[in-house]
Amino acid sequence: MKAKACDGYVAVEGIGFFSARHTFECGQCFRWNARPDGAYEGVAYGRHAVVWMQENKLCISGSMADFETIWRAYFDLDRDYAAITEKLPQDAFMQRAVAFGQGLRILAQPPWEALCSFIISQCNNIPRIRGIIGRLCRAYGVEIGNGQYAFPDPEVIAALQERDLSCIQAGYRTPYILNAARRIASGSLDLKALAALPTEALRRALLQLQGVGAKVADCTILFGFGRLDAFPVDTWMKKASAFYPQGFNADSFGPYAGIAQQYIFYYARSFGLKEKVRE
DNA sequence: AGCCAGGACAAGT
DNA sequence: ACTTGTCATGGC
Repeated sequence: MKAKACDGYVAVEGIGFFSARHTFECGQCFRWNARPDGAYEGVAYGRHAVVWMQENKLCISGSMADFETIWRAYFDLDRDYAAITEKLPQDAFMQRAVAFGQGLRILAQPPWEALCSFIISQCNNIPRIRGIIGRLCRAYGVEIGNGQYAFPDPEVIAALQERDLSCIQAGYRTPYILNAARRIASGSLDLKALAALPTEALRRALLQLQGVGAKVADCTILFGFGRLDAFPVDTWMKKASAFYPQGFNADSFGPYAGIAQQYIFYYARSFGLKEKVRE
């Protein structure tokens, strides 16, 4: 991995394959959008960025300081995804899924943003999830310029009432969001301390929250705490498991089951699995 | 128009 | 230990 400061952006090479499209559109995040010119634009950790590929290099707008403190970890650039995908089970379904989503990486999202986003995600579709989160950020996130908004801190949400959140149209999930924010703001749930726990203890702690079950907890663990062995199972994963005679679970995919899961989820959702996938 | 969506939860078998 | 109804809303 080699990063070079250019005029207003940082160019990165030597990270193996990287696909901005698959990374941003595989369903793990909800705040990045494709622009007409093919670049992606979004916000993370309170920073806005534009991301594009140029001569096989990953280009990220902003300073080298921002790259080092935020984007390098956010894009998981120090991990060898080519080596990891080679070690995943090589069954036919997995091979197709990896070929389809080649270059996707698991983003290191902030724990609170991941928790809140996946509370919203329950029994919901991705376009609408993006809409709700967008309205949440516009209404209560700090404006960081260019019409961009940071993800609101839990302390800000905690001070609100349910009616203050009616504008985001989150439906029955609103009290879950409020409750989680209040527990974090009050200190009764300490995300920094949770990050130091082993995965099982972390999972148990998250499951205490209202509106957080196994699926939301596992998404939070995977996308918000960087535990790449976490294995969220949603409706699409259940559909995909029908392609495995004995089904599958986290143990089927080893220490990077979360990455395997994301390939499978993305592939399954993209094709709907209504028809047999062609070679 | 109607089914479904990156579910959780309580209540009923 | 499984199945079912309910929750709020809109994408397709």
